[in-house]
Amino acid sequence: MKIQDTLSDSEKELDITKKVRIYLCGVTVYDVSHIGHARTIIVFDTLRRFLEASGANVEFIQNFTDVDDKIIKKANESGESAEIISNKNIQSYFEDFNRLNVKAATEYPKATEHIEDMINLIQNLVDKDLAYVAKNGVYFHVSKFPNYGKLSKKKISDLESGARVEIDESKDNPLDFALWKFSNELPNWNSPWGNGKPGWHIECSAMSIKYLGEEFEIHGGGRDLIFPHHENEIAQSESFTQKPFAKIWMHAGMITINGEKMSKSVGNIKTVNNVLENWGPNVIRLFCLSGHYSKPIDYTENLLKENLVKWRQLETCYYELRLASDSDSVNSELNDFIAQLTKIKQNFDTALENDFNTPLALTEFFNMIKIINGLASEENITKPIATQVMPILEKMLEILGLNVIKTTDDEIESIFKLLEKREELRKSKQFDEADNIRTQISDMGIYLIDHKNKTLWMKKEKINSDAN
RNA sequence: GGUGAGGUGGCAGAGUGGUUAUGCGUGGGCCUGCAAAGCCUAUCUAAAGGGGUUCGAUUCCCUUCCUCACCUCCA
Repeated sequence: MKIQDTLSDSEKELDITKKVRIYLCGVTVYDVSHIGHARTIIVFDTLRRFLEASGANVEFIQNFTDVDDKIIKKANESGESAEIISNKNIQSYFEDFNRLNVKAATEYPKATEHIEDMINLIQNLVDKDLAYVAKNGVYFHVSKFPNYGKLSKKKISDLESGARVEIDESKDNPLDFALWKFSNELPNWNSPWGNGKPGWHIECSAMSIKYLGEEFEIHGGGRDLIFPHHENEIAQSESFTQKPFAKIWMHAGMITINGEKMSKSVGNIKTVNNVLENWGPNVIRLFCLSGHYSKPIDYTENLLKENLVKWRQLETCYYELRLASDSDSVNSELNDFIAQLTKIKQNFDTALENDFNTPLALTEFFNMIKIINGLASEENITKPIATQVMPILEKMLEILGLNVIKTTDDEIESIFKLLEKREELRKSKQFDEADNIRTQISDMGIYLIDHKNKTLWMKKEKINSDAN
């Protein structure tokens, strides 16, 4: 497949017959995750699912930054240790993202568990005279790295003239960034240069190299990490290995609210937990994939609602196939129909292979749903059709990470009894009684669709924001 | 100020040098005991403004305007 690479500003071919190693910059665990984090993580989770469905062997590493000034500040305010705060947020991370049906990464390395690796890396840079020890810490010599700024397309001279660079007299150059910061405050670690803690960027260099090797296929994260985080990672890593670092730099766009980036500091965040409560995991996944990954998505109730409607259509489709009539009669147009759906699946794959165009892929996907539901409304979904179509649909659901609510055998049994009773009542035109049963069934989370000759039942996901 | 990405119909959102995706919404109809879902049909006749290249531009080039992001922690 082809993926747009931020570094070369061009589409790069990804060979899926070889191992695909992905490093995703995860979250800093100073607080719970918001929907902006979820967008990036869902994009990469879906990419990973697509690659695996295409036969690739994927190794997926996602870090937790658990040493950070905001965590320390919280620790000082609350009296709890930084470690406890980090662990709490890591726990809620897993609660949130398990609910979002995000597959587990191969490893979730934590910064605090890789201090030695970072120190080794820094030592190497100091030995090469690419880093130096100053009053407040160990810094990287930006001027000694050729093409510093190549990822973010920034020039050192432009950065220097920018008024926003913090001036620290002890540094050789204001742009030099910290590899190690001296500190006696907890948490801190011993190092050859003095007690302290690592700079932010060094963890990702150390951990990506440790788990994936000196060169790997994809390094991902949000667009806001391009500078300085990923820029600095490149400088450190390539200075250390003397090799090109990641082959493809892939960046996800921001979630905005009223066109403004969602972030804790602006104070316009929607937490994952909160949005899950209102909309559930499937609608959120569809929402996050409804725009191209590289572009921003504006968070609005309307857009969520739109995806809720689509989700309901999908649930209907799934149950129509599952409860296909037992008739073995083979529709003469069966082959044409299957060919049509197979073509759609191909278009779906092609869209994803072309820089992971999820909005286009979803268009194809819902095109398929529409066709199946159309056939279903005419009661033309027979077992032979369902048997062939269901695997295609399930494969797409797996790639998209969507989960239709399933029913238990017990539920099915009691539903059948109630349905039979309702059918009798309807036939004898005792509609009030029949409607009572429908209500009773809907209390079980089961919804009915009366076709001409049969009643479709389906278990719908309970979604609080659903008006019904 | 610098750098980058954009500005597509009521909204969302792709592709494309010429046959003007798709979805949502909205109107009407069909189906239904009712409902829901679905179907049919219609609707909006879209490309920020101005130049240019071209037989022809939403798509290429220039320019103006606007928006967002990054330049500080950030997914």
